[in-house]
Amino acid sequence: MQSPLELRHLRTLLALADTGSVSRAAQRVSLTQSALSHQLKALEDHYGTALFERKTLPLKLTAAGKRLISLAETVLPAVGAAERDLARIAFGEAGQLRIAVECHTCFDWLMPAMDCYRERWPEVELDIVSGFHADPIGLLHEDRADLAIVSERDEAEAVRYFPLFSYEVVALLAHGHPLAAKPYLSAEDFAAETLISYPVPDDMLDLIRQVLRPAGIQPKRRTSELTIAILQLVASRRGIAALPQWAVQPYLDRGYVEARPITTDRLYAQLYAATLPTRAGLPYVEDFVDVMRETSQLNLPGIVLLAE
Amino acid sequence: MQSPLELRHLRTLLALADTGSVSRAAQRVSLTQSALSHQLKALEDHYGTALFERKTLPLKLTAAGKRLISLAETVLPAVGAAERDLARIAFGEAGQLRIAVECHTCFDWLMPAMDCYRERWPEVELDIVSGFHADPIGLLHEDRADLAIVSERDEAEAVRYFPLFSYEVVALLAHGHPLAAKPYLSAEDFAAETLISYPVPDDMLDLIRQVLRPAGIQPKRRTSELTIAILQLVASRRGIAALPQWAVQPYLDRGYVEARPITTDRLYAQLYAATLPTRAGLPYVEDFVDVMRETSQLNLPGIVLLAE
DNA sequence: CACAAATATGATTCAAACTAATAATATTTA
DNA sequence: TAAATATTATTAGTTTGAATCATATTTGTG
Repeated sequence: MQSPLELRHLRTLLALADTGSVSRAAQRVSLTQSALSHQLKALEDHYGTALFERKTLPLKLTAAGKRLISLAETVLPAVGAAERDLARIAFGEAGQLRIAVECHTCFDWLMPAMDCYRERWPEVELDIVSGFHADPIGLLHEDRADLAIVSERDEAEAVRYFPLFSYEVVALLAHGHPLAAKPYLSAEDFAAETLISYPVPDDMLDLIRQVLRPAGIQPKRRTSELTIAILQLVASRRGIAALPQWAVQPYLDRGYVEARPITTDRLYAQLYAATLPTRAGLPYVEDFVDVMRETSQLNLPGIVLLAE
Repeated sequence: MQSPLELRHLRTLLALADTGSVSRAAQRVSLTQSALSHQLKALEDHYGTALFERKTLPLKLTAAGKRLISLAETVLPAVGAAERDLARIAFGEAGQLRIAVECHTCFDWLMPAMDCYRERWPEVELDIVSGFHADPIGLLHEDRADLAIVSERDEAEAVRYFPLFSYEVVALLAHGHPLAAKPYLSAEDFAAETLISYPVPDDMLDLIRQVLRPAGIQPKRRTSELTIAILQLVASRRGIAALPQWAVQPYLDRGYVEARPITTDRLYAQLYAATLPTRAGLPYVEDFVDVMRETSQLNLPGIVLLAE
């Protein structure tokens, strides 16, 4: 009842303002909804004033709440910067960070993340290992990469996985395509179609790995390097595709093609960052994971951050 | 052992840098030395680096420690400002603060405090109730003052006391004065002397209240309004005086007069701020108390902040 | 070298902060 | 309009970790 303001409260408030709800803010800061409800009530008691109106969704901050948010917005970045400096002081200068990527769409969010990261760690040498690799984890062991972005955890591998986020993969159809009449597509629906995808092995397509192979279905394949080219092929009825919903949302909004969920349960893909255990503890590596999560959350609509 | 940085840590570090020792920092933040030792060790473990060297006194901050201090110096004032804004929002705009003073030397530290306070609470009307009053607490009850600076707590009064600080009162003698041969002065030493003081009732002189009256001694009195004038009289052998050690330190340094402790136990005076209970909870009142304590601590050598 | 001052350590205590379960309230959907 | 779904508040119980006390160790000083 008499406890003073702490950084934890500011983090909570920022999450609250970002998410617009106590429950989602709780997820964001890895606490229960109840914990935040208590924490916020204690804060309001402490200052003798309400910080936000709960009746509305998204909730509205009061003047007092806004003032604390503005405090949080100046204080928390300053704290973050100081902590990175401390990490530099404690661990000595930072090394290199070579990133191996197996998915084409990853570039869409990886670039903004790298831009943000370069500002924080200017002395870290940031590279993308060129080309696409069937086995990115192998590159870690060969010391040709320091961090790999993968879509499956292989617990047999001696690497440390950092969860990134999850997103839905949707099927893309031309307007008036017969399958567009269905509310969702099942594995069988793909059997007679041409699947248009990036030029990668079967293993690396979530649709094939999670849906088609288990059902024993092997559709014809046609490939293209570029998302826009794939969409163009779909629109001109050369086949159907399956892509991240966040990657195609702008095209859907403009009515370029149509989207349908895949299976009744929908198809979700996950992304993880993998590093050798020896590098997993390095502050500049951990911070890159944080940056990837933050920038993606900010830029990609509809994604859900994965919990540890 | 994995606890993140909190404002409490920054407050501790700032106290540490200010005082130059763990024990004194502990006093400053009202905790035990042990608590701070634990707290600092936890911080150092968390960042994996030492924050200061303990071997030396005053202790020396490491680069990491300095970085955190600089963080604290930007963050804590911002937090303070935000909290005052919240208080304004919660309690509405602030009123007036009329201060009644009974001691002459109080002005020396009150003026800097008021200057500092005016910046923080520009909308509070700040006044000193003119003249000196035998009964400042009475002014509170008559609603002619909102806050009184007093040197004794009268528990019978229905007021709330805020402890300020304690300081030593020393006897002042001309060079070569016979009493200067003694290591300290006792009550009897004053019997044959002329006591030079401010023109206030006996009650309000700590020397008389605490030492001379209990011993039944009533020396001749001679008065002056100004500290420098009192010192001049002492130096020219018109009598002896008793003044706060912090008020005369500069004159002692220059060898203008000599100082001796009063009684074997030395003579200490305390100061308190008194308000009506109704006003004691107002943020702008409580903050004035904080400012008085802070600025005094900063400006007056040798004082000790009183604990609640 | 011994002593005082300052800091570190370990055991214990206790309150703050969290979780879980559930109730109350609002919002959306049928 | 009712049922289903989300969201927040409340109550009670548990955990955790920060502070204290007591004591040991270290460091500076006469």
